[in-house]
Amino acid sequence: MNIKKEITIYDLAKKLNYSPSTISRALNDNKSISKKTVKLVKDTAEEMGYRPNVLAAGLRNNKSKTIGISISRINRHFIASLISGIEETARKAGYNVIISQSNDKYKNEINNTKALYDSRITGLICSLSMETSDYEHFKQFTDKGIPIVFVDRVPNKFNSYKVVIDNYSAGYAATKHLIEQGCKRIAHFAGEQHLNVYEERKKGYLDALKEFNLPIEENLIHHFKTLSFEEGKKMTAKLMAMTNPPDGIFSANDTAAVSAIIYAKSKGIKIPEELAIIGFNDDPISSIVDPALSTVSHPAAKMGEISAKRILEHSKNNYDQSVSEVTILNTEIIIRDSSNRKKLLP
Amino acid sequence: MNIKKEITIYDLAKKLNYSPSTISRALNDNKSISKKTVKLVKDTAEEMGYRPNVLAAGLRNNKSKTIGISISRINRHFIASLISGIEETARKAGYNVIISQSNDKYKNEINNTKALYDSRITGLICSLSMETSDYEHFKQFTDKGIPIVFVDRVPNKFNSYKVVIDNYSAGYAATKHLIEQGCKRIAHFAGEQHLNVYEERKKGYLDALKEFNLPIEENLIHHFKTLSFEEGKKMTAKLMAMTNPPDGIFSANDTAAVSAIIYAKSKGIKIPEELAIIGFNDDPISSIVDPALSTVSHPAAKMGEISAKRILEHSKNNYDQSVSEVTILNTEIIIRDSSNRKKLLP
DNA sequence: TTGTACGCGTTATCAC
DNA sequence: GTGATAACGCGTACAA
Repeated sequence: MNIKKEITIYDLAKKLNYSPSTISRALNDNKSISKKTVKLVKDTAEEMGYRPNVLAAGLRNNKSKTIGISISRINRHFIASLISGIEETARKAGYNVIISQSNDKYKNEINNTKALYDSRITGLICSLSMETSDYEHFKQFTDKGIPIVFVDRVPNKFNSYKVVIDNYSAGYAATKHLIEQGCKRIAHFAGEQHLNVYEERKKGYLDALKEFNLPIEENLIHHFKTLSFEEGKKMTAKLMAMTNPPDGIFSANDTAAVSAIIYAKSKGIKIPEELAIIGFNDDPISSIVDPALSTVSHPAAKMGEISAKRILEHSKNNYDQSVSEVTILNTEIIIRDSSNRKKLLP
Repeated sequence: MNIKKEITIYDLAKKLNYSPSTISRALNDNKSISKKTVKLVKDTAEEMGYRPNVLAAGLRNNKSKTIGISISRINRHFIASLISGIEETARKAGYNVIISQSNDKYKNEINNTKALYDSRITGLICSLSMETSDYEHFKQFTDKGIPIVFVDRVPNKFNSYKVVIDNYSAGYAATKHLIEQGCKRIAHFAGEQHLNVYEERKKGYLDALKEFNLPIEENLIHHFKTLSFEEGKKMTAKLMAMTNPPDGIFSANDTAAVSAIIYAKSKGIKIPEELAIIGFNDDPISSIVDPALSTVSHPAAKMGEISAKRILEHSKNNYDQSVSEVTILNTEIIIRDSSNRKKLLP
């Protein structure tokens, strides 16, 4: 195994008869170095195949140019897009991105944040695990002045940056849409209520019903563990077997909504005439399923971009994070055939 | 901003009246330290809130416990699952994972691999960008004895680990399946031919036709730039407008295959009776589209797991990477309604 | 089993 | 505009 030696700033210094400090400064575009020297140093570095050792720089600065991510699982469309947005923004700024998956387990989230902390990340971007309801493990970052951006699934009480959508309004709008289509008995597939996103979507749903003087029926509201396809299918079967089944479903995610479409179709229930359905997220499956699923679209990549920028700005300006700065993004109701009764009229 | 000071092994040493080296050894489970001391040190570390500085350790060892990933885009189902598998395996072993997206641009891949190199990664896992046909930028790793695992989209000539599926056999099997359903004129949606995966899928297709004495018709074989939904739709329209249109399509990915289904449906073409379709990847949309898409399934997460293990083993055993070690995983043909003509028989 | 001493590559501080 | 020096936190060869 013939391993070549690394070129360091000392090698450059020797070669150019400069001191290592000058080389370092030149490579970092320090103003006190003449432009000529900077160019000379950079050219020589390129030529000699010099590669900076970010570990050494990180040790010296007690900070690596790295953004840490803690999310539930990568292979969900929303999350993948979010990460994509973070990565693109970070890389443009010369930052690396470390990812960690909690698989929605509180315990994993704790271990992962520890590992990220140990890597001396510049900042943390986190979307909470399903199980998380305690936030002690994030203190280690704020104690050291390391910024945290919570995205999408955020804690209620914790000083940090937050990047979210207006889940309440989206839930309200989705429900209102179904009402406008003539639905009188709208079921809701809700998620874990200690998570802001599901809690607020439900609130929006409830308030829309009230607003339009529709009764709130507890047996039409169901709290799901994971909002999975299987859960959705089972629940749809249960609902449609009622003596007085619902004529609309607002699901807190697309996976469960699609399962409802597929179950209903298999039973010959007409969508949207007998059952209008709207989901949440605008996953790729939503536009593929037949009839296509109405849904609420998230600007996922944009959220990632904003989150990364928060970290970069914070780091650049040495901000103090004593306040919560919340960014709220707009959502969009996308109306497709699963809820579009008006399209059917002459 | 009240920033607490970090605890180091020196603080532990002072507290316990040991030397820093003993602390270091104890924390790393060095055999020459008594179990009692190890326990004492670890307990005290825990108690005092000691956190290792991986940057310092990395600098010392000229290696950070990090696996670098270079892929096209995260928000594709196959890639997300792959990364998920890598991350899980790496984290269990105490390794971090840095991701980088090329967006299928050669230039980005070069920049990203540089950044990963600078982070002193333990190993690189890479799935080539669409544009990549030169592999110079990977030499920097092999020159330094850093292992590379190419996954899925791999170079033909480059000494490294490789983790792939048998694209040839899968292409052959998919085509054979269509033939067995009675297809006589099978079109192929092919990808960039300098990428092994698309080249081999096409070869399998061609050989299956030959094997069953079907003519190879160049006007039924089309090379796509990205195999996108739009490309697929356009091409399907073109094919179905022929005076003698195909009665089957083997698409090198699911996205294009699904677009074919949707286009055909919109034109009243019966699937699978008039047009049988099979895709590749088993994306989530495949089982949702109606009729459900037959496809070839990849063990994506498994591929990620194996890739990560290759890096970890290599690093553990100080292997010399002078040979190419190729792992070939099995695929599975999943037959759904888009190609299942036999199901329609009485 | 433990301690001493040094170096990994970089950058901040002070000096000129 | 440039140089000398120390320090970041850790691991290890060598010594005891």
